[in-house]
Amino acid sequence: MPNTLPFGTQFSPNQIELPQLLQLIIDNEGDDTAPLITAIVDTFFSTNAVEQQRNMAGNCKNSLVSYGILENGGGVRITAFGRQLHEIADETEQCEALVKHILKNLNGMILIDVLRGMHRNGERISKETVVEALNSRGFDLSRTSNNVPVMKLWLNKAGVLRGWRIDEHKLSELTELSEGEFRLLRTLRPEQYYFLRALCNTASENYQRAADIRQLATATYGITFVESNFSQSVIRPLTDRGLIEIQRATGGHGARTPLVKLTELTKRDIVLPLLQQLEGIIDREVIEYLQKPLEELRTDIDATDSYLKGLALEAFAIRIMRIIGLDFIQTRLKGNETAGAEVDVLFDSSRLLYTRWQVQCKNTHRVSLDQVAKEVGLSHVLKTNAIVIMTTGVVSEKAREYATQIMKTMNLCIIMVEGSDIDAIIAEPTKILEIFNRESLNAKHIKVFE
DNA sequence: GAGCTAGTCAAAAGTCCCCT
DNA sequence: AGGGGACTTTTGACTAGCTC
Repeated sequence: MPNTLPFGTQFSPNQIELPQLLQLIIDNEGDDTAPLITAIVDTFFSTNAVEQQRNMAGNCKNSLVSYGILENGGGVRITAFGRQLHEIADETEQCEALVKHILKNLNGMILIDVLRGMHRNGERISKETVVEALNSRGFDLSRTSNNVPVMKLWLNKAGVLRGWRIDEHKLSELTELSEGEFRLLRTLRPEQYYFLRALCNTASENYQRAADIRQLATATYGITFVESNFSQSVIRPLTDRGLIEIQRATGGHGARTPLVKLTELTKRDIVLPLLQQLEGIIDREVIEYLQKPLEELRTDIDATDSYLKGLALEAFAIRIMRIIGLDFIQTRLKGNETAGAEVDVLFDSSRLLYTRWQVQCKNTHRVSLDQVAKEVGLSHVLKTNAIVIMTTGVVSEKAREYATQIMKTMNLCIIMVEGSDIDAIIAEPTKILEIFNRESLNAKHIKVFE
C-alpha cells in the first residue's frame, strides 16, 4: 500500500448509497464503463448540473477503483472484495465490511494512529491539520483533496469515529486488535519491524530458525542487522512483547540460533496488512520527536540508549533547520541512492543561497576527517551544496582544516555545529543564524543569511 | 453577524495509454 | 511518435451550520 489515502470524490456516503451502487456495478459487469457511468448519473447525480453529471459519476467510479471495489480500467470489472461486499445483504454489516477493508488495506489504521497522536497532544483537529499530519508521516495529500473527509465519513458511518473522536471499543471490535496491541506493533524499531514482517511473510505456523528469518529480512527489505547484538536488540524485545515465541536450540550459553514462530497475537490476519501500512512511518519515528520541546530533546540527545540518542539528534536537526526555513525532504537516506552510505536528513530551500542541504548527525565525541570526507563525497551523489555536520561532541582540528580547504576550492559550504552550539541554539534558537554565518564566513566570506 | 469549518459542487489541469 | 480520449488529480467557489 503506497503512502496515500484512497481517492474519494463523489464516494461520500452522503452522496451515494452503497448497496444500490454495488447493484449497478453487478448489472453492468463486463460492459464498457460508459453504461455504468450513465446508470450512476441516473441514480445519484441526475439533479446536478447537466454538464457536470458524467464528470461526477466518473469521479465516483474512480473512487470505486481507489477503494478496491472495481479493477482499474478495462471496462467494468468488479474485484473479489467488491463481490464479497455485494453479497452482504444487511446494510450495516456491509458498511462495516467496507470499513474493515479501509482499516486493513487502505491505510485506515494510519489515519487512526495520526488522530490518536493529535488527540494525545491536544492539537486542533480539522481536515487540514489531519492532512498536514499525514504528510509529515510521508504522505503526499493535497490540502483540498477529498480523500481524508470521505474516509472519515465512512468511519463515522460505521461508528469507528464520532466526528474526529475515536471509538476505541468499536475500532477494536472491527479490527480485532486493541489499542495496546496496536502500540506494540507501532513502536517497533526498524530492525524488529522488518524481522517480524519477514516472519509473517513466511505464513508458517511452525518454528523456524531465527538466522534464516534474519537473512530473509535482509534479502527482502535490505535491512542489515548487527549480528553480535541480534538477540538482544531483536529476539528479546519481540519475545517480551509477546509478538514471537522462541525455543532455544541449546541449553546454557549455547550460541546456536533459536527457533522462532508467531504467537496467537501475530497470527491474526490484521497483523500483516497492518505491518505493511506501518512501513511508511516506521522510519519516521523521528516525527514523534518533532513535537517535543527542545529542552526535552536535549535531554534525550544525552540518553544512554544510542537509538534514542540518534532519533533525538535527528529530530533536533530537523527542528533547527526548520527555523531557517528549509523544507525537510527525507530522513535516513540509505541504500542505492547513496551507494550504501547514509545521510541523516536532506533539505531543500528555494530562498537561501545554498539550495540543497544534507545534514549528518554524529553522536560521537569527535568528528574525524574521514567522516567529513565521506559527506563531501556524498554531496556529489545527492547534488547538495551545503553540508551540516552536527555533533554532540567536537570536530577535530584536522577535519576543520579539511573542510576549510574544500570550501575554498569547491562550491560547497560545510557547517559544523558542535555540542556547545547545540546548547546555545536551545537557549536561543535564533543563534543559529550567527553560528551558520560564522562557519561559512570562515572560508568563503559569504554569509548564508543576510 | 463575522469568522470559521466541513462538505459539496464545478471546472480545469495534468497524466496515462492506446491506436494509428 | 504523436494525437485524442479516458482517467486522475487539483483548484476554487459556494453553502450550511456552528461558535463567539
